[in-house]
Amino acid sequence: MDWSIQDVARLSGATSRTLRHYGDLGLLPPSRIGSNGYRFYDEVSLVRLQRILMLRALGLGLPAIGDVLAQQRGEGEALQHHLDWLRQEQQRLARQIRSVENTIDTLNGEEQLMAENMFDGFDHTQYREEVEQRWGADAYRRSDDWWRSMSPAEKAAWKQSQQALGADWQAAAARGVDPAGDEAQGLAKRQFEWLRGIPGTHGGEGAGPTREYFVGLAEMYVADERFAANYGGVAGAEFVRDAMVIFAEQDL
Amino acid sequence: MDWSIQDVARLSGATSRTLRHYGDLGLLPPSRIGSNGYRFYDEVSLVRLQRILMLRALGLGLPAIGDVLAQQRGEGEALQHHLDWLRQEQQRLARQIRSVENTIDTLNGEEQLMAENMFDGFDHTQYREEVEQRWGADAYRRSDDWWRSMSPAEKAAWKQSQQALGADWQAAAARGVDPAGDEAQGLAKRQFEWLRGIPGTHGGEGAGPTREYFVGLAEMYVADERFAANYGGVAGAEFVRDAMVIFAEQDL
DNA sequence: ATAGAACTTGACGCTGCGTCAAGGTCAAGA
DNA sequence: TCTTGACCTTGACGCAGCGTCAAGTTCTAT
Repeated sequence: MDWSIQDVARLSGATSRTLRHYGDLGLLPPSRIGSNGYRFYDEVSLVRLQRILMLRALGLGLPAIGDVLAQQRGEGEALQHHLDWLRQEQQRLARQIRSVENTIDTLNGEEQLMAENMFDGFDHTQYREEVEQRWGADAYRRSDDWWRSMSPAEKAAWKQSQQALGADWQAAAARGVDPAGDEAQGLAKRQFEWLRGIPGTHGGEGAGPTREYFVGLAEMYVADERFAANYGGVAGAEFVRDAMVIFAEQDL
Repeated sequence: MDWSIQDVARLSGATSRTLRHYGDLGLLPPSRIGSNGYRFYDEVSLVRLQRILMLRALGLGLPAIGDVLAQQRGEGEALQHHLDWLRQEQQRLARQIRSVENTIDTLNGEEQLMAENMFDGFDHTQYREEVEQRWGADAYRRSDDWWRSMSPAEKAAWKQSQQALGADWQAAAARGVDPAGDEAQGLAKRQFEWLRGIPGTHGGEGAGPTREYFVGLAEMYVADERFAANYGGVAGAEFVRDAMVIFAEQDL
């Protein structure tokens, strides 16, 4: 009892081309091949095809389906793995949607994004050239994309956490604490974690900034008075830099 | 003042291969080509590249980006269109995630999906063969996927709406109303709308069932006592069928 | 016998480049 | 001058999953 390729196509809803494709991949070999080269399928093939189509409908790739059918991987395991990937995709889409929405809003003039603060509480476009020169346009663009993808509330929260950190730095500097001491090193660690949240800081996928980047940034805080002002002037920035450099040497 | 392809690559974060690709597509032609064939880019090219990369980061396709840059389509319009598509994708992903989750749950035996009711409140797997014979396995599988993708709450709501409709049919049949009258035709319309919600009912993307399918289903209600029971026996099912056939002839 | 339906094996197309392959160009050093 | 090495070129395959011709063979019905 077997069926031709068209019969199977009609029964299953797949096209004959798809069936031949699966045959080529070894996913669904015909149960029999006539002397004329025609493909024929039996009940076992049909059941197998049902599973293939179901797994495909769930979004699994053909190689993954092959693994499952070959018992090389448990179905539950494969689906769980697939589910993780689906969730990541959804998050990515959600971020992109927010990013596009914000860009549209900006185009509509509803929000003057360029007047917002980002790097250390300044208009981050002020630093566009510096950032590009030092770390490449790619780094700048990644940060920019990241910033655009946030909601106003998220932006506000971010700025606040940044300002709190700056205030703590200033207070510590004013009390003259030891840059190598626990308190200053704790602040340096906070600074590191804060930077970790920004993409494009040369550490690749949440790894946080590299040692080089971190030290370079510390020097920039001193060299540039606009940054320095955020830490209570040059003296404060020097304190911040010293603590950051020590932290980088010890922990990065 | 121009830059070599590698210079631009470093500045922009794109690879030289990508730049050549954009050149081939006409998205970003070099501002100058040396006698040796080398590509060179000027400031204008760089600005253009920035826009390309930004739009790409937002997920636009290269042809769409080309349209925007060529002023053939407004940026806001293109982004809005893109946003719609992104949202659809997200919904699709959400459905697929639910579907995979439910399948995993089923595999884990936490839910005996096969014991659930679907078609007209019956275990829909009871009807698998009928459905496949009449409308093909594809139709069955699409309905099945759809049903699997729903949460328990959604399933409950669906079943309730279905049962309410069945009860109204029974009541109307019991009162002996005219199958061609407004009341029965209103019920037939509800039946149509209800079916529209189920994929795989031969209408293609929310178009609702075809006339043929609708009439065939009406006959099935009478022919099969399991369906008939849902409308108060054969007599009730005949009333339903008559009303549905009239509706199909007049409105489909 | 002959038309028409069904079947076969190729092979290109689509998206956005990554990744060799094979070879020319150019500035700097021995 | 010759060589090395960095940088440049065009060309073409690869990936995912088939859709879609194209050209030829076979089956089925008249």
